[in-house]
Amino acid sequence: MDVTTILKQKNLKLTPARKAILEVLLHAKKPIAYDDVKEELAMDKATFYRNITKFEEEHIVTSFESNDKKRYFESMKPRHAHFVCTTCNKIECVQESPITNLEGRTIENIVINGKCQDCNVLLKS
Amino acid sequence: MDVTTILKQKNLKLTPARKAILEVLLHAKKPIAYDDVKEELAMDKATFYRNITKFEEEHIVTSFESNDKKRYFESMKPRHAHFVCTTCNKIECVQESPITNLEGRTIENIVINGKCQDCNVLLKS
DNA sequence: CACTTAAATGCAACTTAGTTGTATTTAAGT
DNA sequence: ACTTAAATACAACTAAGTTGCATTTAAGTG
Repeated sequence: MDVTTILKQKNLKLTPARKAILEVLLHAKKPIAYDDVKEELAMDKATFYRNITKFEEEHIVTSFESNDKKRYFESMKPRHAHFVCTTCNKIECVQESPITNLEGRTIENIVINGKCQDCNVLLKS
Repeated sequence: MDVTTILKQKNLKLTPARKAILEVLLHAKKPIAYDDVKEELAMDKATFYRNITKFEEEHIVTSFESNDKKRYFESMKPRHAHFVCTTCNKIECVQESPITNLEGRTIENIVINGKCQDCNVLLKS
């Protein structure tokens, strides 16, 4: 689905800023933070954050706070967890195990903090 | 185990600030942020953060970044996930399902973001 | 029990991701 | 083309956490 269709479906005005943000999000292989794409997008950060907040409200994207104190955004896709390395801050998408016993809660996303493969190897050597 | 024993085991100087922080952490039923305990502790925030960072290095506590942009700390205990409500920011301890396919990664903690029972009920009504 | 010293504390200044106020611009319906 | 509510850019602000540094203190030594 292309960005124009998505924005129209949600009754959002079709602005260059919105198209650019969505384009980047749809093609990203993993979650991105404002800092990762600010050069590419070349828009004011207020514009970025106000739009991406709206996208979240419309369930076009999800986000989570990572250990580097930045908020990471990802377009909605089949759910999977994110592994965040507490040493190098790398984010990896990993398969999510089914979770039982949620008792009325609904899940938006899962963040697993730990040491990634690379950092584990370095620790051992 | 009491705070004095823990600190001695880790070769950490036995200061009032450290004893106070550990005491609070050991008795907490769920993760706490500096903001939650600053009145009770009555110490400078630099002292709090420097000590709790040291506790993390010594594996006395773990921490994670929540959606309210605060860091939450918890004393080491049998591992369990934390459910963070993206509406009211409440944090609940939940049972953790075994996770497969981590391929050399090691887990430190798991954060599940979503809507808690209370906020789900409000959304539906 | 002083005495020493490396480590811990308190305070203030700083950093930085993200938010907010507001004047200006623009998408899109008429 | 005209209108107007919504979106943008810019600057000022917020707040959690960090850092530099002068002062204090835990705890080992003679």
